[in-house]
Amino acid sequence: MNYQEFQKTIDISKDHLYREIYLANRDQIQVKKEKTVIRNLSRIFNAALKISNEKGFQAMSMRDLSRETGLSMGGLYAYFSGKEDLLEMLLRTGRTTTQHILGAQLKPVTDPAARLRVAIRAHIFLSEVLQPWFYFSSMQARHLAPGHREEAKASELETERLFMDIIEQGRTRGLFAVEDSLLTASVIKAMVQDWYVKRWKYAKRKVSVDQYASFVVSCVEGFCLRRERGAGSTGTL
Amino acid sequence: MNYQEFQKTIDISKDHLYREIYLANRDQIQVKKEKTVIRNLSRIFNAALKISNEKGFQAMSMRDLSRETGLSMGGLYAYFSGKEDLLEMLLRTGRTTTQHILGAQLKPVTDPAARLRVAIRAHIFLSEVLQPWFYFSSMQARHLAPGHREEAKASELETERLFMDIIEQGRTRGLFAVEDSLLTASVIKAMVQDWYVKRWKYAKRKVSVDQYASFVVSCVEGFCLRRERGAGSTGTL
DNA sequence: GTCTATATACGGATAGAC
DNA sequence: GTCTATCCGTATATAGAC
Repeated sequence: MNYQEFQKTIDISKDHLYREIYLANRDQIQVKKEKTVIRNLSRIFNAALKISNEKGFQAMSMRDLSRETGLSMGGLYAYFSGKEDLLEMLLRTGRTTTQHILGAQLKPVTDPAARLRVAIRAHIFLSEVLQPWFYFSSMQARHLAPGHREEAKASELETERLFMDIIEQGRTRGLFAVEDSLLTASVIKAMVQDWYVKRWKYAKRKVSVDQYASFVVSCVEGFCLRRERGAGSTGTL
Repeated sequence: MNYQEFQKTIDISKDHLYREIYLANRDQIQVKKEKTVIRNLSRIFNAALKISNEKGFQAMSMRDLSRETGLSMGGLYAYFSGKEDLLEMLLRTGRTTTQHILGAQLKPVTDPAARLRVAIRAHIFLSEVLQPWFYFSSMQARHLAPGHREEAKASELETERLFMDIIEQGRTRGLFAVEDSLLTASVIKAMVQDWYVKRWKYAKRKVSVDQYASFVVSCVEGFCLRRERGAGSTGTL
């Protein structure tokens, strides 16, 4: 599966995404007309991600957000109860969307080697579709109030757990030769994360998302494969 | 070389570090007595790193810094001309110290395989010694004013360049089998970076810096080694 | 060399008009 | 549903005492 195919298999059009956000938050939003809410939520989130990813969420003032969205300060507060609340909505949306889509991608795949490949590619492709969200989450999750921080850490560990379980499964079946499946999962996560955290770098070098995903898969092949299987092969993975 | 040995080879005692900072900045510091400057710079940097790494540099107020250092607000301004200036000093110190020490570690090593191993280990070990600095830099470099941001990006690319040059050298001599040396350098950098960015994770799992460094080296072995050299070996690297 | 006190601006948030 | 006007706390930075 390449990036284009991935995009087709998921319904992650902007409209759909913001409708989901609307449904998840409509009880705490004062405005009631669906169309209005979706339009303005879309403006607010796009603006918030844009400004925060440039100078940090803390440094983004409500006045900045007002200017960028075209809504007044007062108007903004009809959609969230405060800056803290906006932050939480942004993080929560990213988390749930990710879980939802990755789960769906992995569900039909059972073979460990294929599962690992799909998990890596789907993760990278999804981070490409939702790049501002992924970048935002990885940058802001560290500076949260203790309660929310634990949630963020838990989410990070869950992703790793997903990789680790697949590796363990492959090891049990004698497909992978891995010393430490948790550390292996960690470095896979690190490589995946580099794509959306350092995107300016890859853009500058004109590395496409397909190239990057294939490269990561081949790296993982290199150190997950049973070496005994012989030399120079394309391998099991 | 393990971590303990690394620590012995470099003179990175706190006193030494803060004396270097003093020498690099003494012309723009109003206070003139060396002993006083070093003592207070040490307090200021330690406090600034501690607070910023918890809640972000932007969110750290001068009042926070005053409380944590024991110096008054007014007193602080004898050491830097403003918050922006303090940020620049922090980033610059981290950069120059890193360049200085990594350069020294690599200088005597000529064999590509050994150089790559040393570059990886030294980088990880150094990031352990200077953990708050490395973490701070990677978190704050993104939210800089355009001018400083370019410096930060250049520094990132330089590190990668260092890895890439070694890999190229090894490839030329037929020691490494690498498809794309720049992408390979990128993922090595990503793995190295994970150590100091996600340190809470590794601390929780009781993974030592020696374990992590060895693991990364073995990963790199896995996908840099010429596969034709045979199976299950410890390899050239 | 360091402190206290203060100038001045900007932050988030809300009340009430339309 | 959205805007304008405004409250009030807190921010950075400095002036001048000690």
